Amino acid sequence: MPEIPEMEVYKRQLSQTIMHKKIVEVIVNREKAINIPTAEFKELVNEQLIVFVSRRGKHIIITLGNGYYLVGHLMLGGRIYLAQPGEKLKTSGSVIFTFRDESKLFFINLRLGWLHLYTETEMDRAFAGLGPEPLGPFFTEELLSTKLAQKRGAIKPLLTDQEFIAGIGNCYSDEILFEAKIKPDRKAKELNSDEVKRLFFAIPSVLKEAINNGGYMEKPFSLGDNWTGGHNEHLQVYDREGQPCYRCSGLVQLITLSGKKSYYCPSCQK
DNA sequence: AGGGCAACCCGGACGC
DNA sequence: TGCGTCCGGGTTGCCC
Repeated sequence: MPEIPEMEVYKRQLSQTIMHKKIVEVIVNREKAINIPTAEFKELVNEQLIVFVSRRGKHIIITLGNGYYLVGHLMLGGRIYLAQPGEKLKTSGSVIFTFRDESKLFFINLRLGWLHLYTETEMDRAFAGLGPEPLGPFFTEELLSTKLAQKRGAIKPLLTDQEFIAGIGNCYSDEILFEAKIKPDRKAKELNSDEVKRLFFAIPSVLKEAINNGGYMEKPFSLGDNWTGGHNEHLQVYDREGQPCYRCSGLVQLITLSGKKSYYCPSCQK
C-alpha cells in the first residue's frame, strides 16, 4: 500500500527515466482503471511527450505535452514498472505506455487503484480535499498544533486521514508514532506541546528516511533497481506484532483503532 | 465530528 | 500440484 515514501521513490525514478520521452502506444487492459472511454483516453495520450513528473499525497502526476495530466493512485497492490526495450514481463499490466525508444511503462494490478486523465481544473478538484504535504513548506508545527487541537479522536487514525495530512497511511502512521514515542490511541487534542513537537519532527524524519531507503515495496521499479524496497528491513513496528521493540525490547503489540490496524510498543510509547 | 460499516476488487495466503 | 475460500487494504459514501 504505497504511501508518500513509495510514491516519492517512483516519482524520482520516473523523473530520471521517462522525462521528455514520447508515447507512441497506449494499451488499456483494464478499462475500469481509467476515467474516460478508452478511445478518448488513447486519443488524448498517444503521441504526447512526458514533460514533468510530480506527486501529491499518494498520487503520482505525469504531465503531458498537451497540458493534460495522468494522475495515478495505486491503492492496494498497485505498482509501477518500467520495462527496458525488449524486456518480457510475466504480468499483463492494467495500463501500458510504450515510448518511442521501445521502453514501456506499466501500471500493474490497478484493482482498486486507478489512472485518470485530467485537465488542470479537474485535477485541482480531485485534490481539493487533500491536507498539507508533510514534506512541503506549508506544514508547520503551528499548523499541526492548531489542527490537532480541533480533533476529538485518536491520533493514529487521524494521521491516516488524507484531509488532515496528505500521503500518510497505515504503515507510516505507526512508524511516526513510534518515532515520536506516542501511543496510537492518545487523543489528538490531549497531546502536550512537547509531544506535538516530537510528532512534528517525527513526520518528515520518518518519511525522509524511508524515501532514502527506497520505501517498503516488494518489487523493483525496473531492471537493476536495487533502491526500491530497501526500507522493508528498517520498519520499527509495522507488521512486527509480538517481536521485540528495537528501542526497548518490549514486545510490539497490535490493536485496532477505528477499524485500522495499529502496531506500537506499549512500553516506550506513552 | 467521528466511529462503524459496506462496497469496491482480486492477488495471495491458507486449508484441504 | 490444484481448487476453494477468505482476507486485506485505501477510499468513498452512508448511517448513527
